[in-house]
Amino acid sequence: MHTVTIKDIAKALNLSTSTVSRALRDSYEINPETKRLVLEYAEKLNYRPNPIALSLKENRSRSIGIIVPEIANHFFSQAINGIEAIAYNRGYHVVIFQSHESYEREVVNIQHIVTRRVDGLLISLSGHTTDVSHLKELSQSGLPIVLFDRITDEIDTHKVVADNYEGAFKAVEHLILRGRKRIALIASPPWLSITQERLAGYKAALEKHGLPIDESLIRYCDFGVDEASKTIEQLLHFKPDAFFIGSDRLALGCLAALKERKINIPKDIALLGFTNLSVAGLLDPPLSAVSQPAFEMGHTAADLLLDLIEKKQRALPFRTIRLSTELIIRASSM
Amino acid sequence: MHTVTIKDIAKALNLSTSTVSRALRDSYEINPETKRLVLEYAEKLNYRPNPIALSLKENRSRSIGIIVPEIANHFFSQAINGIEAIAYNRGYHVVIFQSHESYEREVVNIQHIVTRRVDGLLISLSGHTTDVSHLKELSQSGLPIVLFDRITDEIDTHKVVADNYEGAFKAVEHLILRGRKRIALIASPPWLSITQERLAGYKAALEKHGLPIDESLIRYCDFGVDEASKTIEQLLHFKPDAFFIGSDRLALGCLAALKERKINIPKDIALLGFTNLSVAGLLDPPLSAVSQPAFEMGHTAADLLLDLIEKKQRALPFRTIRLSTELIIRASSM
DNA sequence: GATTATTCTATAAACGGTGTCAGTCCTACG
DNA sequence: CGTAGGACTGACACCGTTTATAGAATAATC
Repeated sequence: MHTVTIKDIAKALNLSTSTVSRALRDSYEINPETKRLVLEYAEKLNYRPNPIALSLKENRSRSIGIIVPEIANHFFSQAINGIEAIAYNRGYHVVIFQSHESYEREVVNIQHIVTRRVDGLLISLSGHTTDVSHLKELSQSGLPIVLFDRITDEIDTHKVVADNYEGAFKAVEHLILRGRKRIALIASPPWLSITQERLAGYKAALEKHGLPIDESLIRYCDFGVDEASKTIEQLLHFKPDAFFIGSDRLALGCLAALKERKINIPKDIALLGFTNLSVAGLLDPPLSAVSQPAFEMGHTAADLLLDLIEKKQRALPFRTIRLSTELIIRASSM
Repeated sequence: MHTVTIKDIAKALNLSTSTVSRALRDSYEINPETKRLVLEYAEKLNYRPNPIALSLKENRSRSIGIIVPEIANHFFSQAINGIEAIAYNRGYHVVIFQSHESYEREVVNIQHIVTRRVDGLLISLSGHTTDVSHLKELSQSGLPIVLFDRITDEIDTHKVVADNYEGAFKAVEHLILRGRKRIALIASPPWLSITQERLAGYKAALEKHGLPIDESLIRYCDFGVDEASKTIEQLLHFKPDAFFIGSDRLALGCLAALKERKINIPKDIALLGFTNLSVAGLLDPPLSAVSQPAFEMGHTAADLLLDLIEKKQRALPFRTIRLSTELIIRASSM
């Protein structure tokens, strides 16, 4: 597959490559007639500049990397849509990596990112990442990075998150107002930022309404298939009357586990998830949920990253942007 | 962010770049002692060859493009997982594009693909693609392409599909055996290969069991939000007792529309979808479905594409691989 | 001691573009 | 008529790497 180069055009028209190059970029120093010739011929041959040659010259790839735990997760696929919309608009390509919630794969992804020489990185940490030195190094070496969703304090850069505290607070308060007294929290691993923020919101709501904080009702749960079921088994001994599930993926596992045990939702136990599942309303029972502005988060994060890459702002202080969540009440928590 | 180049190493060790290059690739003509020096120093500086320079030299990018209608669709995200697994194993990166079911965006994606100079392309056609000349041109210009899922006859290359005929046949036969007599088909747009194959399976099952084919029970449906609802409204006039929904995305829309109208599933109307939704079993009612081996399809398609790129097989005839589907029976069709 | 292998390293071209610099004309002005 | 300046174009270096080829130094052979 021979592709047309600037040389082909130059040879055919008996010009030098630099003249052709300048003609194509409409430089003022080129004779209009020459320009016309070059442009016509380029059009005819369907010439496209080789981005790889450009990248080599300009030392940048015009592509950004994204690392997310899983694209088969509605929150992340929506966030990616938001990122893409901005990136393509601003002339960047997007290379997607999945950590599959594994620290090791995240590290491997980072290495790929480095060798691929992307111009910047958007990342939401994997569920098993406790050590972020791989990211820190990268950041210190000068690669623009924006963290979103699952962030860390240890890296000084722009961050975009949902207001997890507010989301959890609203959710738990809603459960309390519906008369629930023993509200269990099933959360993602404790070291994740989202876990800590949602836990804080949960506790604050209980406190505000004078309910005790019972540590035995708070569980952290890994992402395995039967993790949710095991956790619920344990929790049931403590007679909860509501579950607030502070993780996207666990919500379905809990729903399945409760149905398996023939527990009536919401009569015996109310259920409320932190999830962006589009089918939440079609489940049995329809699942109440805190929904995050995933698209907007991706959107915002990408914009910040590209500004960083293009140095639109010199040495501006790094910002952490917190976007509001929405509480959608359905039958499972009534 | 200065990155270490072969030049830096050469300068530091007082060698030429070619010696360094050869030492790094362990060439026989380099003094073992020199090699050791170079390798040690490269290791110390964490040298990584610049893939962009390599791409320019070798005229290939070691990346493949994927165009799918939507990543927020379980079938496609699973297929992408299958593709990635193979691609990364064989040293390729993956650049994902979404057509969002739009012909225009598909064409734009193709242009990006061309300028990006990927080494090959995996594509499942958008729901509005009737003209495939943009792909044909690309194929004829020599770019290796493998089609999967939504394919077309007009392009001569490898293809990977689910056995849509068999899937539809099994599904409709199941409905018939459960006593359904007026089975409606809600299908994706008629020009798509998957639509045609599923339609054929549907008709064959009816014929086998001596049921008439009633054209008024066959509807094609676009991907808009309220399309499913409108289609169902029309169909209800013809008193169907079952819906076979031959499209991933429409299944949920139909379920929602039926519930809205307080139609009892499966008592009044049975429901069976062609979908890979992981939550199908948690819906109300649990949704029977034909499930496709999405991961395996991606896997197979990627393998074929990389063989094509690496010319493992010269001028072998192109193959169309058809993978079996699985009928999962749940409450919605009992 | 001269010639020939052998072993190692350097020079240079190439991949496809961009940008700097140095011309070569031609025109116009003093 | 000399020259300054404008208009236009070409030669060349460079980005980071590989590789063909040339060259130098040493060792082995007659």
